[in-house]
Amino acid sequence: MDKPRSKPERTRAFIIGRTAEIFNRKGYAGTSLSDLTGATGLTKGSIYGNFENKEEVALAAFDYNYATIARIIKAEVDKAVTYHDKLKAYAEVYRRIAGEVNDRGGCPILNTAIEADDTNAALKARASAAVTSWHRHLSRLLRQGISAGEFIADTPVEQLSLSIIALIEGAMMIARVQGAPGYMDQVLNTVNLLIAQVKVATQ
Amino acid sequence: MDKPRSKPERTRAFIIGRTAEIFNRKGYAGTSLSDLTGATGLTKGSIYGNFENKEEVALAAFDYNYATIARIIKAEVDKAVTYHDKLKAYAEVYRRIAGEVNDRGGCPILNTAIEADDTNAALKARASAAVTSWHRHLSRLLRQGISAGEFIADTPVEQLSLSIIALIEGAMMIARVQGAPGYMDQVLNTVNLLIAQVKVATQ
DNA sequence: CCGCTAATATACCGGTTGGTATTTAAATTA
DNA sequence: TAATTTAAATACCAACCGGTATATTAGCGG
Repeated sequence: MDKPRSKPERTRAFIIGRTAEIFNRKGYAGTSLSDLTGATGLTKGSIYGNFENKEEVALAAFDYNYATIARIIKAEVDKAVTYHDKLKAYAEVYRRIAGEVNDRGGCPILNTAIEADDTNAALKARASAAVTSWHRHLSRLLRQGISAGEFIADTPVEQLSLSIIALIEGAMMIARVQGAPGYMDQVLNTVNLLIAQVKVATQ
Repeated sequence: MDKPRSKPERTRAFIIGRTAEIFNRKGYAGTSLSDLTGATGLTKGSIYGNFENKEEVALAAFDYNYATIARIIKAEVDKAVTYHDKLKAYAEVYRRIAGEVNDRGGCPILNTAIEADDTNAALKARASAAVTSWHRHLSRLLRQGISAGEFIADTPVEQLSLSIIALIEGAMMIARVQGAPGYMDQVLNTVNLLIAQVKVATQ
């Protein structure tokens, strides 16, 4: 849809597409300008003609990495009809994409939050905003589900949404550092369990 | 207990004590030799007289950071009598020390796992071993609790222990990047909830 | 197809990186 | 305390860091 743009916009997109995974793998401090020139085949001059500095490339790379995952999740959540299924879709989509995310260096939100929290305010703000958005999204889903009679009235909305995020991100770290993808599935089962527990009984 | 050792052992300990927090905050790639000389007041020559290279300092720093937390947890778990209380102590101790851990740059296991998983095999191995140890410890506690009749027989040992770790580490990330310590408490409540659910009913 | 503009490449900058001989100072032992 | 061992400081290294001014090339409108 948004493919053929102006020249500089296309090279910007090209640079981001080629370097986003590197930033996700090596982090901001661990990624050098020569990594960027190596991955793109472009020169430093060309990169600095399209970006103000290394930080701006890293910010654009995060946005790209985050948007990629967010798009997949949104598609899956939108497909589901009930609020209960939409909520469950969050866990199930991670079961499906965990492998690919892993191959690209892990979850960009987690990676960026951990590295940038003490070293780069702009990157930290991006990661923080991503968590906030995720948190709000889950909370809204729960509240709407309560109104619709799908979830019990005294569902601890904030606690549950935070716990789902923590479980997914924590599992990402564990599965990745252990090289055990199965650990991800086990933790996602707990997410499903927590959701099932606030579901209103039907028959 | 183990204070007055040989000279080189004392300087090694001094260097580690002064630089461990820096490595935890800035990461391996983000910490420079000049950070180390600055924090210790020593020169490069002196540091390289006690360590082979930067990586060896980082490994020692991780061991130090990890041991610090592990010691506190062990003390708290040992204090508890029943297996149920020992398991709960894991959550409660994080409620207590989350603030201090935060002030020192966050959980070293999480930080190291995230940064090193794609960049430094030796550091990754350290983080992986820490997770394995934690995982084994929780699993053993659960199995012993089942044998003792404290936990229900069909407790999903592996799933629950992995989920507890994921919840704690995930919460660490969320609370830190959001600057919201209260989020940690809410997620720890979910840990307690999960533990309560496998507890055998008493009256 | 020419001329202008905008994008890329070249070449260079000072500073810092991790690391190392070598010299000096401090402990330790006899 | 003298001799010897050991640790720390000095001075230095090439390589690389992020960044920039300038030259060159390519794209595009007239």
